Amino acid sequence: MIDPRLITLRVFARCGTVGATAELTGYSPSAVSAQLRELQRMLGMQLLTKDGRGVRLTATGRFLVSGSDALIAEWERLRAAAMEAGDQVQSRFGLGGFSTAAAQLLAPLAAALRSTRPLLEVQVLEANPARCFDLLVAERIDLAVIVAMQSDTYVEDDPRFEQMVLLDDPLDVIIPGDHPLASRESVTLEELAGEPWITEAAGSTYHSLFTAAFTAVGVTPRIAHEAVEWETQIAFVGAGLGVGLLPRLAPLHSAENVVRLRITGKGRPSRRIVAAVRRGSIASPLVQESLGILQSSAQRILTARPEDER
Amino acid sequence: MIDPRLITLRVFARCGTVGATAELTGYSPSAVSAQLRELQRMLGMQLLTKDGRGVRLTATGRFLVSGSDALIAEWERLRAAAMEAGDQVQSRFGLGGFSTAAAQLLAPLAAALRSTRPLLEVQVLEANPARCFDLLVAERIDLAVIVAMQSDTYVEDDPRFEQMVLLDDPLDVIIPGDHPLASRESVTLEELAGEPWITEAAGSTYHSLFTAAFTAVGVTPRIAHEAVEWETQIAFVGAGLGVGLLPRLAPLHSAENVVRLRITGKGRPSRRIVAAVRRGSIASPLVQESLGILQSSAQRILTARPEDER
DNA sequence: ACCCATCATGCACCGAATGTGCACGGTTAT
DNA sequence: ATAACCGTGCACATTCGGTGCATGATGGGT
Repeated sequence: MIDPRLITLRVFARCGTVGATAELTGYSPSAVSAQLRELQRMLGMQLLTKDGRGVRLTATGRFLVSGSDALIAEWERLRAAAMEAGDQVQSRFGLGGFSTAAAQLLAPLAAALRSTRPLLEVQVLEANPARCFDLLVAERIDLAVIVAMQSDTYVEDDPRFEQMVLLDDPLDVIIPGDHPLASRESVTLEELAGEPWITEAAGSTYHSLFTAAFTAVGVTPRIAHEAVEWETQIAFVGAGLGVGLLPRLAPLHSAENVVRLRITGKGRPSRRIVAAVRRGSIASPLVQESLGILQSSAQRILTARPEDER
Repeated sequence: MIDPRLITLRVFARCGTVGATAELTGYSPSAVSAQLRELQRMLGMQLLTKDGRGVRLTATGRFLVSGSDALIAEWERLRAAAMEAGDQVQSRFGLGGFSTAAAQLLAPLAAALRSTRPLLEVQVLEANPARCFDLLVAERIDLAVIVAMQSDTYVEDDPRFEQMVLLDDPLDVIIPGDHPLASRESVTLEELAGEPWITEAAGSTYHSLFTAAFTAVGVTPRIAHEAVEWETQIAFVGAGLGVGLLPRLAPLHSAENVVRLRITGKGRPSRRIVAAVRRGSIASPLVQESLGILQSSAQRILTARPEDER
């Protein structure tokens, strides 16, 4: 409904380069360039300036982008209200999510939607949280299940999004089966302060979560190895290379020589899993139904846990 | 920026038939039909129902149309603000107006804009007030100078428009030169109650104004003849067929045997001339400049009048 | 009751808008 | 200096969207 060129401009405002905008929106770089040029022509505004080998938003461009938040939200609100009033649903629904954890919530959701609305075209995109927000802006997806972080990519009251907490997923410790603490039921982070830690690369989604967990208890861990996938990390731990943190929702499968321990003590790290939609679309019947399914999934996960860990 | 199909739907909501919508928007009926069908498909909503030999908005359709007022206004606001922030103006500007009176304000405006902004493409459309509002909705014009009436086509606080009073244009009486009262400087409507009146056809723009003038003083005039153009009405009066009301701004030219008299007494009928724009666009630099020009034109007209008639 | 006016819509056709892929020029980093 | 990167222009293809005409359906006029 809103001119797709404006959406493209908004995506550009997020990622800053034409190439990245093209990748996110699904267009070619030439198309993005042409769209932005056409947008400027039709509005009679100069929105971009050359900046080195790239382009940059002008003040007018930034103004337009930030002001368009309200416009987009207004449209989403209107569409949602009309959908509800007319008791109708759209034909396409894009879901985004990250990692195995989100998959545990997204997969049931997609399956449920597929059964209740057989003629609804559901598309699931796996992407990290930051990219999920990008995809929401680019209107490639309509709902994202992501891990909230206290980084700059996550702002509670962003005018572009509305968010809803689904559950807090505690982090466990995984240690080699032959580790002295392997027979324990739970440990504190302080007890593991001296261990060689395995985590993701700095700047990654979970690295900030990792450091946040330790700064909370005032310990500085020694990072020995880095792994991208959970599976790799688990394998490293099984090989006795060190210890690591693993979200409760991430399955250990049949990992050899790896033990999962609860963390006790004052530092009880967890990651917050939230659902995010474009602002205004929260009232849409499909979003409402999806949120309900997600919440019941989350509830089911929570009730399966011991009383004191909810 | 807003999908033109939604604009088309809004125009349809005003005039009710595909054909009229096509005429107003400048499309062919087939195009309007296709657009509305495509709009329903892309939104997944049923907006129209067959109704006899025509089509009618569904409840969802009406909801969407009324809700879209805020969306359109939001966009106009954003564009206006960005224009102002970036100190830039659009390339096209459509003006609408009615009758000779509005032309006296519109022509100077168009001329002034043409000189101050040489590369601005100014288009003037003559149309009656109701059609001017339609053209505003259809985005064919951006500013209209119309005669405010207490009919259903004019609502003070319509969510789609913003209006601004320019001036009140008093109505004069025109009578034949050989009429007993022709030597008077002013008359009251009561004095002319028994005369045969000449007016426009019932339902026309000025007929309601005409009747309103007489109901204000409690007189029911005898309507003897009907004329569409001022010129015709003046000629009728000159031929001694009756008397009529003529707005001050309508020139009498060199009409033979016709005298224009001021109206005094408690009923001092006048028509209110207002400028109208789409809601939100009032802050646009071009609109601001136009309103300034219109107001100074109005001021010039007012100062040319005797003190007691302003 | 018949006929015609009116209205919306489907279809064939056409043009313009908009996409892609590739090559090029300018800019920064190594 | 060279290579990598980024944006953009150009040729080309495709698709979207509009027109004009014919058709079907409905309701008012006589």
